[in-house]
Amino acid sequence: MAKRQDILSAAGTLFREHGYHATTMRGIAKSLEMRGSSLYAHVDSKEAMLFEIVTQAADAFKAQAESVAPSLDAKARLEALIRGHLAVIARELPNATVFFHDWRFLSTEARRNITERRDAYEQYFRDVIAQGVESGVFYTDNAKVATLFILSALNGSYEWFDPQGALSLEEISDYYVDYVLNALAGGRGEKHAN
Amino acid sequence: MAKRQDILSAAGTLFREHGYHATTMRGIAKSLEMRGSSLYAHVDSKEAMLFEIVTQAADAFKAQAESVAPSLDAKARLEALIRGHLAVIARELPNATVFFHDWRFLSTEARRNITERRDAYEQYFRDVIAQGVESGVFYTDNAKVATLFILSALNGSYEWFDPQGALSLEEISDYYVDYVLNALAGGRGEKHAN
DNA sequence: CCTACCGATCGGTAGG
DNA sequence: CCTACCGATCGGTAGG
Repeated sequence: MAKRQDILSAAGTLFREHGYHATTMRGIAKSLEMRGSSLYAHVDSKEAMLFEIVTQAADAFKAQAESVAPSLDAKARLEALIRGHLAVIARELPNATVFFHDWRFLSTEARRNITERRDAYEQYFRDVIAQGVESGVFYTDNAKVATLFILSALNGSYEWFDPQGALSLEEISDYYVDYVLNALAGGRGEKHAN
Repeated sequence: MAKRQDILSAAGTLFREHGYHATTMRGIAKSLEMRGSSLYAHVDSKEAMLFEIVTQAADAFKAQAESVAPSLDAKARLEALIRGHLAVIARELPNATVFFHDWRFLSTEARRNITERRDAYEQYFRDVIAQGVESGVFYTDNAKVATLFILSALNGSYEWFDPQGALSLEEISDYYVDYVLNALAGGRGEKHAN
């Protein structure tokens, strides 16, 4: 239904701007020239909207990770994951922002659902890092920490990425792929404490 | 005054857990076995508390950056900035979390004050990266993007750092210093698109 | 999709 | 630091 997506889209935009709790049902309705009570013909509750928005973002991240060919070598796979991840953030800026920022305001069950999906997504990164370590192109003894480092670096982009900005998505992706692949290339190796 | 800091500390903990808007003055008071109205003998308003908490975090980041000797070479300076930054996050976990998460709920003037301080802090990183590029130990043609990449990666740690966790602050710092210095070491250089 | 409305709760003040 | 209280606003429902 068009209207339903319109409402979720308006909610996503406002959740992104003001946060979930500072956004009111009346505010969402007003941005669509409706009354607050009319929203309830399309959505069950404010929290149901949050869950749906966060789920849409999780779906997008999952779809991009699944689209990366497993037959590629570790570097190419990681590069594709990085580009895909940044592309999802850029394309779904409101939903992705809400996904990162407000997932913790979900009720217990919904929150567990989302954290499970996030963990499954992180596993794609851990796997490709482990693959690269095994094939000798990456150097790290802790794929989990490396994944947190990488995903944190990528996720930060939702705070400052600007579609109208000086740097295009592709330019940013070029830089980030470079930094991440270098980070794991571990030129000197002996640097790390043991 | 002890009581005043107690209130700000309790507020910081609750802001961190539930976010600024979902935290109530009565909730803060309750965690101190007081009534909501009693808080106003010590603080002016809820937003004044947010500003003070965010300012305390900004002060801590600034102090650590200033404590790094400018006479060091670029790698040593960047390493010190990374370790100091992670140490502040670990030591001021509630305040730092609120700093990252809820600064945008400040009023216009207060928000500008904080973004200015954040920009000044980022300048420390841009400067040391530029220094390293000039002295030939770092390879990047965009110190600003590199800074955003690095600070995003470091800042993400507030989401998962656990003082009781398997990895100590020092172990995490070792990994992160390694990743960041490698990222900028740019082993192959030709990787980057032009 | 609207008007009318509800109970709950919010940040904050008065006055001691 | 408390009791008592205020106007405003919230998410949501009734009933059309």
